[in-house]
Order: sequence, then structure tokens, then C-alpha cells
Amino acid sequence: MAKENYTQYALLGLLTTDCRTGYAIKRMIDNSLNHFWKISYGQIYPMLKLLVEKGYATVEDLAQDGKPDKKEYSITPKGEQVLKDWIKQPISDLPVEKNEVLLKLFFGRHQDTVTTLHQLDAYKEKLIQRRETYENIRRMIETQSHDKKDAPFWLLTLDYGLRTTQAAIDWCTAAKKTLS
Amino acid sequence: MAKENYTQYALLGLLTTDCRTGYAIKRMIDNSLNHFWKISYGQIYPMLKLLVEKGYATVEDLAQDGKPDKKEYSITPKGEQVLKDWIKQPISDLPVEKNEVLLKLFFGRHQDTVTTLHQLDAYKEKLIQRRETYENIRRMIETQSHDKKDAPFWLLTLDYGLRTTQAAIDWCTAAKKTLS
DNA sequence: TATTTTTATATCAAATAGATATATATCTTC
DNA sequence: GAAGATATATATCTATTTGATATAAAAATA
Repeated sequence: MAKENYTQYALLGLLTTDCRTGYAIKRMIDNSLNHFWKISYGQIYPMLKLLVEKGYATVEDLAQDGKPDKKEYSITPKGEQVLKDWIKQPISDLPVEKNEVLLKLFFGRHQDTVTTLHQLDAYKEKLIQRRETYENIRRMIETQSHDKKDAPFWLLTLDYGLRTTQAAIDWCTAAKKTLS
Repeated sequence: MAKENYTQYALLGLLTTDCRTGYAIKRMIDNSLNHFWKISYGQIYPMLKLLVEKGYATVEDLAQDGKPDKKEYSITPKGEQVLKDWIKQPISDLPVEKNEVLLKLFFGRHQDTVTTLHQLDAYKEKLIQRRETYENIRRMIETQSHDKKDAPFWLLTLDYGLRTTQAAIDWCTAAKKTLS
């Protein structure tokens, strides 16, 4: 059986926001969905083409004087229906989240404790930075007066990122105590 | 630049435990490292071959009467050094953990609240099951008297899984309250 | 004016995910 | 005791994803 094609739905969903070009979609995902999604151009551009082929989106080729062409995409009613149908589908099984730090710690007996503690420090630092990023996104969403319809949902997903990141930070503190 | 080859290190690491066949490695990762790692046979078998080619492991072909051949792998001192060198490397940037439920919730305004609440229920249920699995693994590690050297590290990684899963469960509770 | 950053599209190689094929052994249930 | 299910074990294949690179012009900055 073929894998679920999440890319398709992510793009359709983003076309219902202000994102209309492949570049804008990439930026949006990297900046505002980065607590639960990522994507590459190698996924975006072929998929945008496919969406148009399937009639889920339309494209407007904007040839500007001198500038390179710009393609603005819009979701169609058919595309909106496909998006809604997917959203209401039962959720699939929980994915495994691969974590390099935990993989190293799992084999931690092969290393001296001091080095392991340094790595936990570095990990905690990165997590704290991530938490700050999330706080910034939250402030951005809360201050932007437009997008009133989307905002509550966006804040909920952010809260997920904040809570799980905080739990990971707390774990770092506890783990360091255990090891030293 | 080529991506870090974590598969290599995961296999070398597991060869320092009781796992000696591709099948045993797969089972171990699916059962005991499933809170932070996953792997496919398509990664395992070619990589085991490669480890032998590189001199990081040796293989013993056990042709049993009637039974299909069984290949038992052992890590070499060279392989152990490669493993240790990798473990001590600075950790890389935090990966993005893709989450289907959050992607749907992000586009939640396209759906009625009741359906969304049901999906949050289903998600919470899966998280609770996951937490139970982790508790079971913890009991297994704590009761098994062998592996005294590895046990403290394995319990630390489990604690990570328990804490972040609990945070996600708490988020479900809070999110449902917000939406209803 | 020169350099850097941002906007914008496109493609490629390597790695991963998930499924399937094959074959035997063992365990369970009728 | 036979049938069916589950566990052991290796191998391969396709689709998808990742991360990098190429290209080019506009806009911002120094």
C-alpha cells in the first residue's frame, strides 16, 4: 500500500492561507509550522504541478517585465473538498520521532560521563532556543489582528510545541542530576 | 555534503548489546528503542554487509541442517572505535518532528469542532497507550538483572519518552478544554 | 557602488519508509 | 494430530523524503 501523501494536504491547507507561491509556502512552513512540519522544494514544486493537473488548484503565470516568471496558485472548490475530507479522516498511528541525542545516550556506557554531560548541556541550550522561537511566533500570531479564524488553531499547535519542549528541557535537568 | 549516516552507528551500537542478527536488531529497535528510533530491513541488511566490508564488524555464516542460513555479526575493535568517535561528536541541530494531528489541527477552521474533539480523544488514547508501553519497557529493564552497564542509560532515554508523552497528553486535555 | 539578503523556481543524489517475497520453526487451538 | 497463527530470518523494491545545488534577479544594506 502506498504511503499517505501528507505533502498534498499540507500544500492544499497552506493555499487556504495567504501563501500563493512555492517560495511563500516553504517560508511559511519553515517559520510558522516548524514545530510540527518540514518540507523541501523537491516536494513543493512537483506537488504544486500535480495539484493543478488534478484540478485541486489553479495557477496564474505572472510574467513580469524583466523579472523571472512567478506562479501564483489558488485552491479550487474541488481542492477544498479534498482538504476537508482528509482533515476529517481518523488520525493514523503515532510516528516515531528519531532523536540523535537519545541514540548516543543509549550507548552512553561507551563514553566518559563528563563528555555526556556536555552534550546534555548543548542539547538543553538548543531546546531553550527552540522554546524562545515558539514564544516569538506566539507573540507574532497574537499581535497580528488579521487571520482571526486561523489564530486559535495556530496557537493550539504552538502550545503543543511549548509543552513538549519544556518537558524535554526538564528531562535534561533531571538527566544531568542522575549522571553526576 | 552527504547526510550523517546514523544507521551505521545505530547498528554498531546494537552490536555491543546482545543483538547479533539483522532480525534481532530490527526487533530490538522496534521494541526497546521505539521511543526515539526506527529502522527498516532495507537499511539493516545492506548496512551490515557494508560494516563487514569496512572492517567494523565480522560475520559468521551459520548453515544449520535444513534451516536457512543465519548470519551472526560481531563488532570489531575498529568498529568500536568508530562508534565511540561518533558518540563523542557534538550533537547536531534539533530535528523537526512531523505530526499529522497538529497539521490537521492547524487547518482546524475547515472542520466542525465536534470532529476535531473526537480526533483529539483518539490522539490522547494513543498517547496513553504509548505511555503504558514505555512503563512496561521500564519494568522489563529494571527487573532484568543482566545489562547492569547499559541499564542506567536505557532508563534515562525512557524517562525522556515518558516525560514528553505525558506533556503531549496534558496538552490534549488543555486543547479539548480550549475548543469546547 | 558593492555586497548581501530575499524572492523565486527547478532538479538531483542519497537516504529512508513501508511493503512484499520467501522459507522454516514453533506455538496454539480445534 | 492437523490447521492455522506467530516468530525467526534474510532480501529486495518502489515511492517518498531529505538535503544540497544551480540559477537569476530584486531589494536592502553597507
